[in-house]
Amino acid sequence: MSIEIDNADKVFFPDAGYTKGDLADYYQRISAEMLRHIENRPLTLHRFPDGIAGVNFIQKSVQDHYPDWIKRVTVDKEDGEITHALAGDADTLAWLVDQGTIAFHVWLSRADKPHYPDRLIFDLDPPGDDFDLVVKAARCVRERLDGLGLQAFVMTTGSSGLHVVVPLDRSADFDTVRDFAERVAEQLADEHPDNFTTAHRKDKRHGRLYLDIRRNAYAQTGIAPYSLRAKPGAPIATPLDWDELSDAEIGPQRFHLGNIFRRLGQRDCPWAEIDRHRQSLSAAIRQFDD
DNA sequence: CGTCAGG
DNA sequence: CCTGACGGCTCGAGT
DNA sequence: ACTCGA
Ligand SMILES: [Mn+2]
Ligand SMILES: [Mn+2]
Repeated sequence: MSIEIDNADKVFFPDAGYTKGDLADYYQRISAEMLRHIENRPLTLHRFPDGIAGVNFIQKSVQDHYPDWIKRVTVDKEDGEITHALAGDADTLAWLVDQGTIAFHVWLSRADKPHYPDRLIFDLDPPGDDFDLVVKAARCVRERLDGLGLQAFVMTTGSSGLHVVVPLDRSADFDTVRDFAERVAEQLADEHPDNFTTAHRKDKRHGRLYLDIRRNAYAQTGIAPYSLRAKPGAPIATPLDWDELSDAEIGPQRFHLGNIFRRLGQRDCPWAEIDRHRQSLSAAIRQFDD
């Protein structure tokens, strides 16, 4: 099937001149790489029907006018149920782009086991735009996880920070995973009290980088790998190799619609093997308890 | 962007 | 007919 | 019970 894009020439990124058609082409072309990471995850859409300069809204529920070939899952919410669309195939992404979706946010679990995440995310949120501090934090998190026998991956978010991601084997529920992440984050904040904090409230961060582990919960989301962000220049959340953090050009918006395919033409996706490294936290948690 | 209630 | 509102939650932690 | 924050 091929999705027809209405108003394909409508400009969605006025600064860079990218149109809705350009976005549909991008997601079509990246879909094989992207879907590996997000297939069967419930979607939360960030929609901008008139581009990044227009009004926007977040959408979780499948609407009545969605075509029935878009896969969906009905999950529990606090008071009742909600039906989310699922990332299933390139046509789904294209159809949702036609509806004005720019950014795709995804659950940390998949539809067949929604209470058991297969990703743990350390979200590194700098004060302002201090990216050197983000890099320092990412390396600290990685080193600590490595000491606990866990392999971690890193990606730019396209916004201001990085995500450090641990693939999981879905043996632990969200509470278990979040408790573990919290202990790691608090230990690092204790060791670097001038640089890092776990304080949720902004007025207690005092210019420090926030080690945010609170997205590791049921029905919470993270920006999807290879999602565009609705920001000038069309930055893309891009999986990295760890050694790329040393590059002079590195930054949270290093990759974008204008250079992502040059990059992927030169190297494979650094996360190509991520799901072959799905890990249990059990040993790491035991090590912590000793 | 699509739908719907209200003017 | 046109205009405006709506689309989203959750979830946990802190106060 | 309400607010914060993503
Ligand atoms: Mn962040
Ligand atoms: Mn955050």
